[in-house]
Amino acid sequence: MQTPAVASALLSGLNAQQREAVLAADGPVLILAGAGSGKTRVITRRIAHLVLERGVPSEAILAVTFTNKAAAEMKARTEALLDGQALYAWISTFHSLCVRLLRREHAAAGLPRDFVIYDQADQLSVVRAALRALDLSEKLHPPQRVLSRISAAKNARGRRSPAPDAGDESLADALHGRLAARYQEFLTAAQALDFDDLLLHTVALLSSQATVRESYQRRFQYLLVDEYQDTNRTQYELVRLLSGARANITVVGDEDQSIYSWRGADIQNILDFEADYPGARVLRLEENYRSTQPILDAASGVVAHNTRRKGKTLVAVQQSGDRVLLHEAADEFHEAAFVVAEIRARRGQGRAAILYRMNSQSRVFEEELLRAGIAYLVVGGVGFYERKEVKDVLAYLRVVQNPEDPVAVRRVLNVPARGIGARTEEELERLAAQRGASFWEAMNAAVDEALLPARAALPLQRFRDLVRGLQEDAVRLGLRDLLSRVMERSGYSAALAQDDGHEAQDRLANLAELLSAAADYELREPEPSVAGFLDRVALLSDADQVRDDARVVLMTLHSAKGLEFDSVHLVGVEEGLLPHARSLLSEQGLEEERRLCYVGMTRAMRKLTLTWVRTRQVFGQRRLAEPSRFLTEVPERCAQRTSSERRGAALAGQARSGWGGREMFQDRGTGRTSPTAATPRMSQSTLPAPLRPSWAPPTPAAASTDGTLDLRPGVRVRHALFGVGTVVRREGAGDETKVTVSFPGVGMKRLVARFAGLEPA
DNA sequence: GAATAAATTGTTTTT
DNA sequence: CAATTTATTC
Repeated sequence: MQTPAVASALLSGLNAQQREAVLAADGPVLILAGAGSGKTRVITRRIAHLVLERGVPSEAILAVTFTNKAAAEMKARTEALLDGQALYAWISTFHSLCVRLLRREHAAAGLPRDFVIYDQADQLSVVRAALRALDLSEKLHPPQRVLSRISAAKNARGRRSPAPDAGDESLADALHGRLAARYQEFLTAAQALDFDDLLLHTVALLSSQATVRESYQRRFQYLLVDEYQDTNRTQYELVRLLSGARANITVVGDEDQSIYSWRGADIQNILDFEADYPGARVLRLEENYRSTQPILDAASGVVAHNTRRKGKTLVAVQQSGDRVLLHEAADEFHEAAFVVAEIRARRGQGRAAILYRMNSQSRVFEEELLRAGIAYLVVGGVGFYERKEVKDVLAYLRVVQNPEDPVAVRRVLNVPARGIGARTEEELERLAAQRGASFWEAMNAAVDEALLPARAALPLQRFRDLVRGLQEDAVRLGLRDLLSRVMERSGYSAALAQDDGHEAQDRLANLAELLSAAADYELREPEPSVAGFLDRVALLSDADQVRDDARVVLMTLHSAKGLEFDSVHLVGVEEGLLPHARSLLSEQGLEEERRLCYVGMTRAMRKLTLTWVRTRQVFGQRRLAEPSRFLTEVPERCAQRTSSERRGAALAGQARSGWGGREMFQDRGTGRTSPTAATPRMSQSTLPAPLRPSWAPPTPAAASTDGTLDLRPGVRVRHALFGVGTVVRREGAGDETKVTVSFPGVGMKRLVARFAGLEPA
C-alpha cells in the first residue's frame, strides 16, 4: 500500500540483519544488538515502518528507553523518517511513562493527585527519619545501606532474584522490615513516591484494574523496549502487563552491556526472553559500524572472559585503524598530563571522552584541562540540580505545592536563618508524632495554640505566613515568576547577596540559571505547571546533560553507555578501581566490572587509550597500584604499549607550555560556559546563561535579550533575584554593557546587562 | 541560635 | 583529601 520509494528509503543503507529486524512481523522479537551495531537506527526505522507501511497509527506505539536523552533522540530521528507526518507515539523513559500514567489515572491508582517524587537525597532523609523514629543509630545502620535494602526488598518480591543476602539473621530482617514499614509510612504521609514506587504503583494499577489495563493494552498495540538487559523485575512486569496477550513486543539489548545489576537490573530478563515469550524471534546485529577492528578486537578480547553470556561475534565495518594504546603513568598527575596531551594532539579530530570508574577521579583531569586551556564538560558528580541552593529553592516550591511534604518543609524551615533552630524542630517533630499529625500541622498547632515560647513561635508564624503568601502567588503566577518570587520573599537571594564571597556569587548565578531553566521549560512545554517542572527535574539523569557540541567530555563509565566518541581515554584501569574492590567479592561482580570495561572501550570510534598508574593517592595516602587484570585480556596484536618515562613526559611538557588563550570553559555539571582568562585554579565562577539540557532543542536566539531597554542612571529596573532597583551607573555598550544597580535591602550590584535579564519596573 | 573552628569520617556505579 | 558533623565561642 506504500510506494516502493518509501520502502526503500526506510531500508536503505541497512544490512540484511538490520532489515530483518525492521521488517519483522508481529509478535515478540528479541534483537541482540552488539555495541555500535546501529540499534537506534533499527528501532527508529521499525517504528517508521510500522506507521508508514503497515498502517499502524503512531499513537498505538509505545517506546521505552532509560534516559531522557535517548528518548529525545529516538523521537527526533523517527520524526525525521516520517516525511512530515505527525508522530503521536509515546516515546519516554520507564519512569516518565509511569509518572504520566499515574497522573492520568491517579484516582484508579489510589494516589493523591499531586503526589511528589522523592529523589535519592529525599529518600535518605526519610530513612534518617525512620531510624530516628525507631531509635536506631545511623552508625550501626548506614542510611545508604538501609535504603538499598529497602529498595531491593520492594522490587524483589516474586519470580527471580532471591533476596540479595539471604543468609541474614531473622533479627536483622525483622528490624529491616520495621524500618521499611516506617519508611513507607513516611512516604505515604508526605504524598510522595520514590523511584521504585513509580514503577510499583503502575504495575499494581495495571494488574488490579482490568479496565485500565485493557484500555492501555488496546491503545499500545506495539511496544518497543531499549536496553532490555537493564530492566529490573518491576520493569519486566510492567512490560508484560502492557504487552498483553497480543505481545507485539520488540526488545533490544545486549547482555554484554548489562551494568546495572546493583540497581536491580536482572540480566536474566534478556537471557530468558525466549522462554517468557514463546515463539519469539531472535535476531542478531553483529556488524559494528562504530569502531575500528583493533578497538573491537581489544574489547571483545576482554568480554570474552565472561561466562554468563549468549555470545556473539562483532565484525567491524572499518577494517583498519590505530592499535589500542596502553599507557602506564607514574601517578595520576602524569596520567592526566598524558591524556590531556593526547587530546590536544588530536584537536580538531572530533569529540574526545575521558571515562573513569568513579566521579572523584575527574578532578585531576579537570585541573589539567583547565591548565591546557581546553574546554570540557563534566557529566554527573554534583549536578546542577543537586546543588544546595538549587535544591533549597526547589524545596520551597515543593512546600508551596504541598506543605504536607515534611522533607521539603524541614529543608527550608530555617534557610535562610530565621531563628528556627534544632530545638524547635525537634519539638515540632515530637508534637507531630504525639498527635499523629504531619509536621506542617504540628507547626500550625504550635502557632495557633501557643504551645511554644514566643521566641520560637514568632519566627514559625512568619514562616507560615511566608508559605501562605507564596501559595496565593502560585495561583496567579507562572512558574518562573513564582520561583523568582520565592527567591525574593524567602529572603534567600538577599541573604546570598549580602555575602560577597566567591561562593555566594556563584550560588546567585546558579539561581539565575534556575530561573532561566524554568523560563525555558515554560516556553517549551505545551502545558507548563509547577508539578510538571518538579517531575521533570526529579527524573533528570546525568546522561541527559551530555551535549553533542561538547568537544571533551568527562564522565563515569556508567554514564557513557549509549554514547560514542571519536577518541576514548579509559583511565585508572587498575586492580581495585576497575575492577572495583567492592565488586571482587563475587564472580558476578567481577563479570559486571568486565562488562563495564567493555562498554567503555566500545564507545570509541577511532582511537582508544587505556591508562593506569603505578601509584595513586587514596584516602589521602599514596598507594601502590597494580595494573588491572583486564589489561592482560587485551590481545597483544591490537595493542601498543607506552609508559610515562618516554612519550608521556615529552607530551606533558608540551601541554604545560601551551597555556592561556581565551577559550570558553564549561563549568562542571551544567554545561554553561564562562569566559576565563587562564585562571590557574579551578573556577566555579559563572555567568548566567540558559541551562539547556540536551533533550531540549536549542531556543532560537531571537527573543532572549532586549537591546532596547533603557539603562540610563536613575531608571528603575526589576531583577529576578534582587527585585526592583535603581540604575546608578552604566559602562560599556552593546553586549558588553555593565550596569550598577542599587537594590533596596540588597545593596549595589554590578551586572552584565546581557545576562542580568533586567526588565523595566 | 548562629557563626566559626575543630574533628571525624568515609569513597562505586544512579533512574 | 574534602566534606560533613560536632564543639566552641559570641
